[in-house]
Amino acid sequence: MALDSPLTMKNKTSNQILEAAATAPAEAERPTLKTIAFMAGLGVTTVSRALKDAPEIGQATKNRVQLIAKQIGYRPNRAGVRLRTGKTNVISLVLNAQSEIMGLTSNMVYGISEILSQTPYHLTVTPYSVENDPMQPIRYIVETGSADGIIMSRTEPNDARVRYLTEHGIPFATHGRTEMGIEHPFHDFDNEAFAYLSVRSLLAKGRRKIAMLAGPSPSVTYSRHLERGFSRGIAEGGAGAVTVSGIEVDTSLSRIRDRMEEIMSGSNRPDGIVCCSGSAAIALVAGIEAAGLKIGEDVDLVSKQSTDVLQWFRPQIIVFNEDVRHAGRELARAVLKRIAGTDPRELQSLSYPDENRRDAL
Amino acid sequence: MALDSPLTMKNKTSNQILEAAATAPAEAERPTLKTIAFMAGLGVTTVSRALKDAPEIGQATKNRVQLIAKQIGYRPNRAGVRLRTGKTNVISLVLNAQSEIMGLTSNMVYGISEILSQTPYHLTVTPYSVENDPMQPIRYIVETGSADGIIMSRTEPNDARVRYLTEHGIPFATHGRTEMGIEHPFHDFDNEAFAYLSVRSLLAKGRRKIAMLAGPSPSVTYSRHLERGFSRGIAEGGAGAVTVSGIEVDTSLSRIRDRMEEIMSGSNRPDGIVCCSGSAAIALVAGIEAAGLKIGEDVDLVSKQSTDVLQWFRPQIIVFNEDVRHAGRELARAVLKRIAGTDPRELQSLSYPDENRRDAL
DNA sequence: TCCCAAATCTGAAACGTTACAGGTAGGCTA
DNA sequence: TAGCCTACCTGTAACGTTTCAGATTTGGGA
Repeated sequence: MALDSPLTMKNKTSNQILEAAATAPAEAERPTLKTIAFMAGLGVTTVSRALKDAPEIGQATKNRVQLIAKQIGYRPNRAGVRLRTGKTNVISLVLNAQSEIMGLTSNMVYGISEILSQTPYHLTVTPYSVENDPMQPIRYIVETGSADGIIMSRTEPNDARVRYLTEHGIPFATHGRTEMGIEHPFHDFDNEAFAYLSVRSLLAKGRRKIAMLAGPSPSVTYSRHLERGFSRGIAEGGAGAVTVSGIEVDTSLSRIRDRMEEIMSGSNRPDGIVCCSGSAAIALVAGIEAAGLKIGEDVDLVSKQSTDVLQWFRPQIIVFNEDVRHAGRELARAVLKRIAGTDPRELQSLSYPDENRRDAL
Repeated sequence: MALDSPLTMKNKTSNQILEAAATAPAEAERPTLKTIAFMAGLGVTTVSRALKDAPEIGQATKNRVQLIAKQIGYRPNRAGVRLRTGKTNVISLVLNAQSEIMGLTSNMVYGISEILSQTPYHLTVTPYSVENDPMQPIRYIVETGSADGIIMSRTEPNDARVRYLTEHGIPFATHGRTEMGIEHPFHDFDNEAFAYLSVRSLLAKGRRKIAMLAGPSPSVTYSRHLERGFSRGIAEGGAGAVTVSGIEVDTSLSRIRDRMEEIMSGSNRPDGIVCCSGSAAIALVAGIEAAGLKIGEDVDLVSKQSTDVLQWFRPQIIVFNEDVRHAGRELARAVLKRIAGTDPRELQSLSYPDENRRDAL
């Protein structure tokens, strides 16, 4: 067998090509660079470069290689790429398994997938239970290098995960904002605007004693936004705020119902209520009605929702939509761009209740 | 430098070890087998085997290696394993992005994750839109070898995906059954029992003209199960079945509501209704009430639900719970065992309405 | 005629892992 | 003593990709 024998250029048999021939795809094996190299009579290196349009490869060769690749349905082996380059082509969605606000998770997943489906990226989901440290999945992903980017929610004003990821230079985007002087990609629903508009619409209905079901806990940023918008609305309107103690949006639905019944049977009961979650709203209504009151007459209720269930539930509820699917799309776009090197400050976006409302249809 | 010089056994410097020393972890690099090999003064091969308790490695060595590995927090590199063995350590959940029955997706995801979190497996989600061929994501996964196992839903009696995966020998588990003579792992909610029990509970309330909101389409298996259980209940009870035409469980909520209003305003209106989805039930109620009728008085409604919203919505609705999280756990366990080689027939399970009811609390 | 640069292409090495085919030492049997 | 078996460990190669450092050819300038 002539190794590197100086025949004419066209017939020369390089080692790489010989090698490719030796391991020629017996039948229906998944094609690799080697397969293409053999078919094209080129070296593996050349094929690799030709497929990514490298400038040092002749145009004719590129066309030829790309044609072959398309014809035989070549798909780069993810493990090979990942091992060599460290690039995983994976985005990880990290979320809290407990606090599932109706439809939030699924819509988020679908929104993200919509964007990723046009890229080589895959989506993995990494839930963590409440009893565990929220940092745990994050650390796992970073330490094992199992994703190129992370999307996470339930952001806190001073968020340990944001700090950790920033320090480690791992691209990420958060559903929700922070207040720690770190510029990072985020998408958020403007919950302050929502709470403010909610109060205003209650005022417009003549309600004067207004209450709000609090967000998950002051440690989650959007709870503060809600609070701020609520207070501003109350202050501007000169109305009275009634405090709802003992429950918040993450409390179990039955507890919310029971407590609400208590409150609405009490002497200082509110006549207008703001709620930031569709499922909690349903429990609130159950409590209100158990106290013998009627939505739209004795009390008005404004709620945010991410699926269109509330309209059917009680048409009297005033509803603002949060398009979580849209949020998923925004967040996916943001991480991808962050991975590509875009400045974080260009990857921060807000959704407003009104816009969403149109958007959602 | 002495290569393979015959010093004493204890001091011998093998090539692998020298090599490991050459690339010794500068600082805080992720440890690999090489790192451990260097620290233990062993070859990479030995370390690899020691970590998987191979019989040809001395017990003392195994202990030593495993101790080092634990101490320095060794995690096998997934890309390395995958490239070498073809094992991805990934389970892919393939689902339809459109027909989201309230909470189904998220609960499924959480259930699966619960099981996978105790294994090296990651979960990726691959949604497909209705306009696309359901086979497309399946083919993609198989062709690119991007998962070791697949979980999918919306199974059809004669399911092309089931056939394809079986032919290709790819482990999978389905949420729902097929009727094509292929034994494969599945988990299913017994919708026939549900429909049957639903009819019986309506009969027990004295209802005589009973209707059912159909499943997605006869092409999805569980629609047939519903139909079967429904017919059996009707026949046994000697009641009358009222046909609901024009809508099914996947129809948009507003269409369901409108059509329901029509039907309930008609002359031949049913006095008992069976519904297999929580969100559809809400739309049904909206339609019923728009026709001026009252649930629990003029009509009774039985519905399946996968989140506990309906009780709060109208306590009069008779509810059966489907624990989708449990289904997720079952399906995850099933694929894992299938991957391990368990006979498919041992990986088929059903959930019954009653059992679930207890289970769900 | 000779040399150089540009244009294309190439092989070897490496990423981390595992399978395969040894290798060596020590003890046992004949 | 030789031969063999067992217990334990080792190096090499390979999975598919990309990077690095050349090779080779061609054309042009001196």
